[in-house]
Amino acid sequence: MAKITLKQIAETLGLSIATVSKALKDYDDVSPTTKAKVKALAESLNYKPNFLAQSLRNQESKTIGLVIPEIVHHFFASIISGVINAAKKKGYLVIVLQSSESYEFEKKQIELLLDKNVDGILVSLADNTVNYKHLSNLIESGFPIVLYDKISKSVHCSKVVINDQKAAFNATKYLIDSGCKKIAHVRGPLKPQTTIDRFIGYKNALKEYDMEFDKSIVFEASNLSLENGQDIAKEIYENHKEVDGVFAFTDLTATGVMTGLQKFNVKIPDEISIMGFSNWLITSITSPKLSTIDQPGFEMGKKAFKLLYKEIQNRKAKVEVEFKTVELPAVLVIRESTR
Amino acid sequence: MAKITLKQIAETLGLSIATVSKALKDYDDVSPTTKAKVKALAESLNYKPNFLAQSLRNQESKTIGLVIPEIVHHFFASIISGVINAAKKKGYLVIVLQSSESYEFEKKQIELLLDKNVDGILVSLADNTVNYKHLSNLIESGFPIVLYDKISKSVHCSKVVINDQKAAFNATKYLIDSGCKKIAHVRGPLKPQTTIDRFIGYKNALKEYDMEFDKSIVFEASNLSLENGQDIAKEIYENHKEVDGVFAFTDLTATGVMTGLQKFNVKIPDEISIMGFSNWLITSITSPKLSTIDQPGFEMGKKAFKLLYKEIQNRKAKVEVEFKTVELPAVLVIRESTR
DNA sequence: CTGAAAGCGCTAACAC
DNA sequence: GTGTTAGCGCTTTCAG
Repeated sequence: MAKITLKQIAETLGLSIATVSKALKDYDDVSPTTKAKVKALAESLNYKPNFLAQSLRNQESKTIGLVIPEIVHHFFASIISGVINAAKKKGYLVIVLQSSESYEFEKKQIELLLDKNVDGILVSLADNTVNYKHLSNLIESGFPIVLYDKISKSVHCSKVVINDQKAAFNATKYLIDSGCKKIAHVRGPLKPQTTIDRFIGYKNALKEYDMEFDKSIVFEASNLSLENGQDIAKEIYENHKEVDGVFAFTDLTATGVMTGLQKFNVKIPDEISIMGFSNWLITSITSPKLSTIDQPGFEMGKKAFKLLYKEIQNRKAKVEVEFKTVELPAVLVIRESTR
Repeated sequence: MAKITLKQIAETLGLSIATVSKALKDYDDVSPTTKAKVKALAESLNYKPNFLAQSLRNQESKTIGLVIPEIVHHFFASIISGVINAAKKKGYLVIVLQSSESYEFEKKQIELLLDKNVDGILVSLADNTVNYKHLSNLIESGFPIVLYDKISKSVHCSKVVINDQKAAFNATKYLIDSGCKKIAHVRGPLKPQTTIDRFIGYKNALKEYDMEFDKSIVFEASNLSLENGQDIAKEIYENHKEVDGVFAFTDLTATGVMTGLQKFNVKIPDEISIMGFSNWLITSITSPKLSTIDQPGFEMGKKAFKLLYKEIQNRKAKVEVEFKTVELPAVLVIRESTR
């Protein structure tokens, strides 16, 4: 287990360290015989280059950072998985850090990663991040950063997002097509772009189909809990009898609304259709099973890494990098909570 | 953003690199005046030591590896979160890798981590890992490894586990105490210790309360799906009418059994009590809400890191390391699916 | 109190 | 073809 170094190989073979190094890397200027000898010995000794030394020398660590708002979260966990998967294929390892939706943490985590000499960072903005200096400074200085999921239009870099607006549009359209006449929306907190986009998609669909937009049936979830959804259900049941469809910005809230309505003996989907968003595990456990929109987390993680990887390569090759934004399609998953 | 090095500070101050290095680390043999000067400049230049260089020099990377069977999994995600959290407090970063329950991957991931010079590794065994050479060799060579959750008794190192046996005992006991006369068990695949322990706990409780152990009502889940649970429900409903309680080794399966039984109009919990295991998010969404056992994933992650950290410290200080196994209590969470 | 020097392990330009 | 040398940035004896 004692680490084998080039030096040891060189010594036992009576060669110089440099030659050994070059032999191992198949440089043309090493004789085939020496190459063979060196490789054989390296193999038998199970030589592994010291990554730290290599990194120090090459100024690259083959490690990237991943800043994620919440780890214990189906969608984000899928992203982590996708990133790690894609990274592994290119010989990169990933350091995962959690911002807990806090701007302060986010900033600190990024610094930690920089201190560790990661080659690039993948970031999903914390909900309360409003200042983007910590990112734009980095990007301007030429450091590879890719934003995923929760992005900001004011940060100039590559991004990968789900087309929330379109997805929300389609979800609402589906409700309309299936006969809903009065569709309520439960939106998330004001800040994240995703929430805004889902709201816009909802509004656009109403407009497109000449349905009146009624502010009084747009509810804002104060937190991400089942109970909160149930409170909203109560509000709908008591004050908005005309509602026959609900599009909620996330599955848990949708589930809360559904179970809340069921307590009042409202029949789902016969009386009210419910549409969620995210396609979490819970959607197939509810009764009826929740119709929702699938967010391709794994794909997103993969794509985000690929963008970052390309940027790292380009930067290394001094090629002009151009930022691009990739939109991943989110597909409707129709189950039983919609007509 | 251009990286500041000791050299630059030394040059602008007309000092030697060595002195600057020492000043920054508060060595006693540097005059207070120089210290002050150096620190002031370092501060204003926002000097950050180069981690790679430090690591190479000090032979420690302040990074640990975490090998996890599945990332997209509530319990494991909590563990990741706990590990990262605890690690951060000690200035450690964590590289996450997924074994996907494959022995081959597990082995490879560990090698990758070693190549990256991590200071220690946290491992939860893949279900199909049967050979522990890759671990025991490492451990014998003095490399810090801590096993968590899915462990093996044949690997000699520190471990942190949930007392599955006791938890299962308590779960079964609860069913008995609440009046169940014939309790079925749905167990997991034969391999992982957790599955075995839960089964043993179930058996022990039966014995303790003088209830007959009946092999015909112990079912083995072939996979971790809702459908599989439902198939078992069918089997119970059709061939084991006397069953009035089910203890399943995991929540999803329990939910499957519950919804499966409900399809036959079996009243839960009046006719049959259902007890799950894990306390996933889904438990509070089912109807009735699932009684279960809470597995403290976050705590486990924290504890696992702490054990590893201590071992790293001890190894560095050449202190004799002694392995210990920490058992975390899992608590019963009684909801509505049990009487 | 300060600095020169060696070295962690590896790479690459340059000489031989 | 092979080896020498310098150096990535830092730490730590050991001289001065």
